[in-house]
Amino acid sequence: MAATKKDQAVDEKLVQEKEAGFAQFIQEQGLKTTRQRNTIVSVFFRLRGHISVEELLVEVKRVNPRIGYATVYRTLHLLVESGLVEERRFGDGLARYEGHSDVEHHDHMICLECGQISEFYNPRLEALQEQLAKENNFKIYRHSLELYGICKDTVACGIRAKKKGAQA
Amino acid sequence: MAATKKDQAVDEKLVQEKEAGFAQFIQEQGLKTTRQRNTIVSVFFRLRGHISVEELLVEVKRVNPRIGYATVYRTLHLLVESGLVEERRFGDGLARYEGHSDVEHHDHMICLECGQISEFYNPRLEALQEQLAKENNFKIYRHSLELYGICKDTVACGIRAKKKGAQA
DNA sequence: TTGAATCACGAAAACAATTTTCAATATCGA
DNA sequence: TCGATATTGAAAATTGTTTTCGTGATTCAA
Repeated sequence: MAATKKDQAVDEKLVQEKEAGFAQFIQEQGLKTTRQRNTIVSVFFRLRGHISVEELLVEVKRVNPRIGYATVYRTLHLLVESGLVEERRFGDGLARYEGHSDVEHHDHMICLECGQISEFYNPRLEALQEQLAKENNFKIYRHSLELYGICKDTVACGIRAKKKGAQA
Repeated sequence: MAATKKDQAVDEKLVQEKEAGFAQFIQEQGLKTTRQRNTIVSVFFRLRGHISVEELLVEVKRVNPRIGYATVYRTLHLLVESGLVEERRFGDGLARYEGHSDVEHHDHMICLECGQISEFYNPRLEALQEQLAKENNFKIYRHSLELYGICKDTVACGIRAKKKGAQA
């Protein structure tokens, strides 16, 4: 199999754009630039995928072990407010944060066996939702669609590696 | 506008079917029939909509104030295990339980202004999801689709009644 | 029906994820 | 640089939910 997206490094240029975006947000809001926020944001945008607070904290502590989780939580909220990051919940009780997306909006497939979360996008699906909303005079602000099941990789592995990071 | 589903009483016959289903489940599992379980189940199936634990507890206490929330939680878990009830989460941090559905499966529209949760079903939407899963060699066990936005009733009211039961 | 074995109850404690408090520290504009 | 104010980190508080534990009910066999 070819290298998956997960294997690739995050585009440095994109990271710096995001960092600049956050700096701008901080300034616009009259907030202060701090070493901790810079560290957290910098580490976050260099990670791929759907990051939990715990995962982020571990990586952040490798750079600066004195940063506590309160600050990580607080900074993630700022990132969400800034619009640079999206918060998601996939039913395992913890929030996950997503800072990069190749497509503007996308939905998720969550493997119940291996915990893998992959993204997909389909314009027909989007259009259909819009149409249904319109029929009900409902104005969509956002939507979330998750498919829970078994991914191809797990099937290929014959359900080895049981429960490693799988969800309830 | 015609009376909405919410205004209607729950069909007594249907309630009794559900109660019987629960009784059967309890027996099959070798569990015990108790006054508290009967009360909780009976109250639950006579309610409409997407009930939170808190809401159910309030109603249950009107029948028997000595029933505690631990028992309500435990009984709801049994109801879910029995397959008679589905647990849902709409991102406001609390579980909601659904005991009646006119259609086997359905999705939800959640009004961010008034908190109203309505249901819809569209076969094309279902088919499209299946197709996308197939393209990705993904086997769907279940899925959830929620549209968050503003419902027609709220628009009609001109965004009065702000935040009453609305979500974050 | 009675009794033992077992299950279920309710209150309170425990939990996990997240938020808030508070005293000490860092930032930024004048 | 100074001072007003925002931010930090550790710990405590909160929230939704689960578990514990001693007491009380239910069941089924005798």
